[in-house]
Amino acid sequence: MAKKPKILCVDDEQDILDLLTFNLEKEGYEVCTALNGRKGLEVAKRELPDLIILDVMMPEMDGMETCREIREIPSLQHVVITFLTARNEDYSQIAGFEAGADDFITKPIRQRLLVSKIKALLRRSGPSDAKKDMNIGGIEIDRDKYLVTKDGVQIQLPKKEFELLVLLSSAPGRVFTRENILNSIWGNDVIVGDRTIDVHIRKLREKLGDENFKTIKGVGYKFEA
Amino acid sequence: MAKKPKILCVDDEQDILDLLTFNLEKEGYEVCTALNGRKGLEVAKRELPDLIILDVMMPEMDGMETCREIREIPSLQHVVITFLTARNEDYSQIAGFEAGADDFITKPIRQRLLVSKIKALLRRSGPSDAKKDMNIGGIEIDRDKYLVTKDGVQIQLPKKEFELLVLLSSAPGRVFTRENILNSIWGNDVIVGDRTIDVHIRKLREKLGDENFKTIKGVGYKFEA
DNA sequence: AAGAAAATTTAACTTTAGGTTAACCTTGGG
DNA sequence: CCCAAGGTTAACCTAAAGTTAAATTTTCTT
Repeated sequence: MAKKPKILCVDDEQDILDLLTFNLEKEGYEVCTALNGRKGLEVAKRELPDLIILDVMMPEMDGMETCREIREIPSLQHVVITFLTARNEDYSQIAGFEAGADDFITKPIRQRLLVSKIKALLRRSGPSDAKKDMNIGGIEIDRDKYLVTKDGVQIQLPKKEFELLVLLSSAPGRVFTRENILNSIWGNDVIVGDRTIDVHIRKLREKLGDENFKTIKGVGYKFEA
Repeated sequence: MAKKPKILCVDDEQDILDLLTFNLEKEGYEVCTALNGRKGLEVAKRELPDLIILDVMMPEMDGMETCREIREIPSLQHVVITFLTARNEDYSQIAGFEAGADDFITKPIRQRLLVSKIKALLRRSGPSDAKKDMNIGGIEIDRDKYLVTKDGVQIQLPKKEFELLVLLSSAPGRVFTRENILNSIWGNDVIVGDRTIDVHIRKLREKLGDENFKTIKGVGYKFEA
């Protein structure tokens, strides 16, 4: 079974967060929350969610602003973002799309609609980039075939190694912290020893060439050609 | 003579279904119907039609949603789908194409136009992939005759095994998850034990050669030469 | 409609790949 | 020259897949 999609909800009203969390978890999504834009940004960076629900009206840093900032962050460039707005403020939608939103959900929240919208958005975005094959410096990654080709030679990687490779190569050059990696591949809750990642990195280096996987001591790892 | 193309019509109004059925059968198509999206999905999985006509407006699960779900199913990835819409709702066409539609038919239905559109659509797509026989690494699959030939020797496979083979061979090299396989062959709702798939895979390996069916542990199976 | 045959699913058990850990080793920045 | 972060290795453990055979369901036959 595919990994649970992770959804980040950002709203200043705890009630709304509870409502969203309840409905989304019921559908089998992993949910995290934040009470304002700034915190939302932090959590987003750490958790790398698949979708973000942002309330437009928030103190301190509103949804629009948060959205713009999220779009600035390379690893979050392609996250699906939907705004939460009051039904009548549809004027804001124009600005919203400009800020980088993908969709809008109107309050009051109709639960069924919420869930089906989220499903549709994840489906639309998920498969679209899943199909795209990576090809960086002689290393070709075919996610459909679960296959890596290095200099024309096919290599069959075990699941975790493959997932790790896919993650790192999703943003070549970008450093992923251990926390990032753990959250993305294992999930928030699972706890594995610190050396586990190292071992997988080692295997990747062994199979795909040392030079492509760089260690940034005290920070994390990155993949590059 | 080539096999009759099969068309699935999904609409919540029996009148419309009757009209479609009458016109299409008159043209020599095999027609099946369903009264809502969910049932449509079921029938589609079972019948593997060549073309699906979906009403956009339906209770429970609308056309868009149904369409998206159909596109999720590997064995239906390339089915031609056309929507039925009221003439004026052309805004929905954008969403429709996004959901994976190939064409639109507007209500009220002009019978002549309907038939010629269907013909055109089937001509365009039908002959190309619908009944083309697979032939991968000495294994030939004739979906019409329900027959498999390995190295010139004909092998009679039982239904489930054949379906599994057809599914896996529909995209050689691509990994199908257990979920994929269950959804395509058994259906979302049916629950069968975990070992069932293994047993069928085993039979296929036994009959067609171990080397062609690869296990990706924790992910799924793939077929390759 | 009963019985046989075939196909499918389940259940119980074994095997194994691959994931994790633990213990120890290296290294580079302060 | 420390020592904490990371590297390496191999042993261990486990979830997932393989294997059988028996139970069940479906389909055919008479």
